[in-house]
Amino acid sequence: MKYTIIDIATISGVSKSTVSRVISNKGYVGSDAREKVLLAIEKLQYKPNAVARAMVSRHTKNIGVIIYRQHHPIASHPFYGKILDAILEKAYELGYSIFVMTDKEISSRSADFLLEKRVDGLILISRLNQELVDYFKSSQTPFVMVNGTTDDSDVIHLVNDDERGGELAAEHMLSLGLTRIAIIAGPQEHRSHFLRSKGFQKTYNQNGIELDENQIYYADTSQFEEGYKAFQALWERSHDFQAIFATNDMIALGAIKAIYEKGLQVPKDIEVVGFDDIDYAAMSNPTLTTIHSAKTRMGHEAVLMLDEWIHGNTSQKKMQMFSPVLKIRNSTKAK
Amino acid sequence: MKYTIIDIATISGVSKSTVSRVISNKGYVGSDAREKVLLAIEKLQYKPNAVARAMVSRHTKNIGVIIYRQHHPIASHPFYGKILDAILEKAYELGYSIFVMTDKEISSRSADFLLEKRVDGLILISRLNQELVDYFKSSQTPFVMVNGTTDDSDVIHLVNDDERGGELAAEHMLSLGLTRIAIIAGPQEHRSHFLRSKGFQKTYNQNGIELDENQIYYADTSQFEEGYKAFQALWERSHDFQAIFATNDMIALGAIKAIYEKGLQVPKDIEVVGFDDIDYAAMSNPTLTTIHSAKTRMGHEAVLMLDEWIHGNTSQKKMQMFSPVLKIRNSTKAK
DNA sequence: CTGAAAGCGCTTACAG
DNA sequence: CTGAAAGCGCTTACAG
Repeated sequence: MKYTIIDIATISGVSKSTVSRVISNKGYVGSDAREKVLLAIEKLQYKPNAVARAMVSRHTKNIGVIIYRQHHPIASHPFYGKILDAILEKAYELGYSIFVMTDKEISSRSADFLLEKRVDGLILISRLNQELVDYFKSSQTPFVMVNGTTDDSDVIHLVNDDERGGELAAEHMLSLGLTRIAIIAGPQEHRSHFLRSKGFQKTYNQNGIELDENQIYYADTSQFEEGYKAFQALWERSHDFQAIFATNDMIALGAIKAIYEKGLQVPKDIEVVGFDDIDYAAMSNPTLTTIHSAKTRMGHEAVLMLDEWIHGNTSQKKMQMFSPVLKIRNSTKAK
Repeated sequence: MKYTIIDIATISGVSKSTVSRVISNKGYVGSDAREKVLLAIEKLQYKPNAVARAMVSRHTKNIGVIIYRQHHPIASHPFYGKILDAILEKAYELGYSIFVMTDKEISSRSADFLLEKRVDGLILISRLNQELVDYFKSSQTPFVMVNGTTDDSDVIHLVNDDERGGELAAEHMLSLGLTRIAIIAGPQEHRSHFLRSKGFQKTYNQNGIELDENQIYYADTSQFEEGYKAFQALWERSHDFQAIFATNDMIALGAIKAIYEKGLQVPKDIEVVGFDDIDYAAMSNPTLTTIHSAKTRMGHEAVLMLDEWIHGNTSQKKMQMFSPVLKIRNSTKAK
């Protein structure tokens, strides 16, 4: 089944140049010549060799996606996996194939792999250090970052407006009359967690409510188990809070588990607000009030912007920010 | 930064043949020649062009993964995404890059894409029709199927021992004295759902308990919402059951949500057992008793077996079955 | 509209 | 141990 353009040329009685023109659909081809070629292709079940085509055309129609995360899950991660799904979808539409790799934020191994494969562009998800960013810049390969952390204004960067999201959460909780609250803040070196917590606190402060450090638990990771531990620690410190804001849903869900284990109920005894609106947030018991972050849109836009760059348009705006939306569910009381 | 082997040859004062030998690490190279070449590579930050290498060596070191699913989520799916994570991990170890695509079970579009890219092998996840299987067989490209449905004994096929899993679930429920039960069975055209339900019923029958059709709800999809609807339907039919077995966790979780909405509790009023042991099964409230399916091991093995085939070993056993394990959590009562 | 020639960046025998 | 030559399967100008 691995025929070449020459087999097709022989069978259809034309030159390989003509065969090439029909499969790549550029240049003039007479309609009878085209027909004979098409027939031969059909007959041999010929599939053009994309490797050879890439070799000479200098584009592979492949895009690399690297997710920089230390721990599993990665592709199946409820936040990053969602972005990946959207990337896959949009790439398919535009005719790109996607390489998926995961790596540590400081390693260039995946990057080298993909650069050697001569991908047309790269989508970098989550946090990577500036050294790596510079490495990509020097690689001459178009790339965009999604939900990363960089101040580099040369870099195309798609993020959620996390600070605004924190404000939304605070405004909602304030509207519910929740004045005594606690925060479970994920890793502060992550832009998202930092800004979410910042926006939240700022809004409370502006409403005349100061939060002291005792009410804030700084989590080491952004995972379920950490939220679970966080509530226990918070509860040891003080029983004096009516509600919790967690900087992501996984943490919030972990906290809810710990709350129930103490014999308390959500939202009756303690109300909880998360962040991200992962799928589970709508399935948990109770369902979780949260801030929706634009995972699907970020994924789609990332591919679109990268595609623009690949086609030579470098004048796009560098920072693309997506607006969060409050989703009220059952972990907060109805007014 | 896009230099070629010739640039390296020029700088280091050797022929390109020698450069080739050092980057591909085969053939003899004198140690001083090697050193000069390595120096030049370092200096120019040269990255060998994998496309050109693939062109002549006839292997790309790329593997394609196609997940055959109609609906989102796909990469982020709690079951298939987990398998994908394992594939990514093992592939990285062995030096393969992974193309990820999703497609409908009857479409060959992704297949063609990947075949044209001349992947060294293919991993096909979930269900695809026999016509497509035949298509892959005729493609001459090594491939393995994971958690699919095929009776084709030529095809390397990795599956969970779902029937045994159904038995395990039944044995556990029987040991708890649960005799009046209901089943929520996912789409029966899926091998997994069919066998899980079959193994479960068989075990009950062997213990002298017949289940009538009224106690079984056949779900249209394997998703959360469907489990939710299923419980409502079951509850309309009869209130006479103490426990529910669902053929996957998502369905089980949906049912639990519906149970709570009726003002009932799990496991106090109704006990629930799921299947798969997705991450969320350990996070839900209550945590879910379930049957663990070997997602990670299947993913790892799939790559390993494919790698064997790629290297010419075609004598592997075709059917690889993984043993399920009962995970007791809080959606069933302790004895 | 179509064909012959050159070349993409490598590897692979083949000499030496 | 090393170099020159041929070739992988295409596309891209260039003639005609």
